[in-house]
Amino acid sequence: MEINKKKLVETLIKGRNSAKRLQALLHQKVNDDELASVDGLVNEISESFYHGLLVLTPTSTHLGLACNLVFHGKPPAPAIKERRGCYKRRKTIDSRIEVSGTIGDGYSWRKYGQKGILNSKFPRCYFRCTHKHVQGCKALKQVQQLEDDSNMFEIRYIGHHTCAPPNTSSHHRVVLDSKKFKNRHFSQSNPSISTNNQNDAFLKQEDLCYNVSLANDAQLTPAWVWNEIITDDFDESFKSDQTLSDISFDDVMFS
DNA sequence: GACATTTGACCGAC
DNA sequence: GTCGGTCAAATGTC
Repeated sequence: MEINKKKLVETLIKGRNSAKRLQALLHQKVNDDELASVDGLVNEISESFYHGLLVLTPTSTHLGLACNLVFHGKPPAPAIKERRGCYKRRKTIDSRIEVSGTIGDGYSWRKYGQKGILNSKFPRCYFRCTHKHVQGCKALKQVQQLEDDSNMFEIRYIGHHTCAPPNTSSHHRVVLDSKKFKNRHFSQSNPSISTNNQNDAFLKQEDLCYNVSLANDAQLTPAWVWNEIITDDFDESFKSDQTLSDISFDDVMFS
């Protein structure tokens, strides 16, 4: 455990140093040539924090809920026009795929669409961050139930949250949101996932996740660790770096 | 009344 | 032309 701790400190310190270098770069006028350096540094930061977090959470599974992360380092898409009839479709953009038995992640999402997908039993639901208009958060999320009847969901996250990250009480918020969600229909066009039983299944998984996390100190999720790094006395010098404190977990992990 | 969800239409990529 | 992603009016919920 001591060795793991040391490795964690080393990787996090490396991440901090990379972030400071990135900060210095960003303070200058960034031209096209420097953008490549910025991208490289961001990747370096992501890897450092990711490996550090792997030490704390050796597997990405969370209490039996499969949770496989896949990173796609594609360049961000150009800014899209929001006006209907004149918008750019996102073709290549930062995204990651998570397979999970629960759709909750602590963030607040608003559903903006649903589509039946060719050769797929279940429709795909489209969510955007609730704070899109208030805080300009561009994070998107697509949820589709897997076809193997395992009640697992493929969740694709697109872009990063620029809104305030969920705090340590996020598990609580998930449960509260789920109770609110309970009275709503997940889908009306596809009875296979629109039943209240299906919603109840979501809720039970959410509640289970929350309750077990309290019982077994399962707060040790990447989001929690990140929050601790930023807000706790894990590393006082790190904490005192105001610039870094303003960066969310997703900003570092999934940039 | 405010906010969230549904759903058909619209649009771009292929 | 088809398919997947997004928009926005209509509708629902609190």
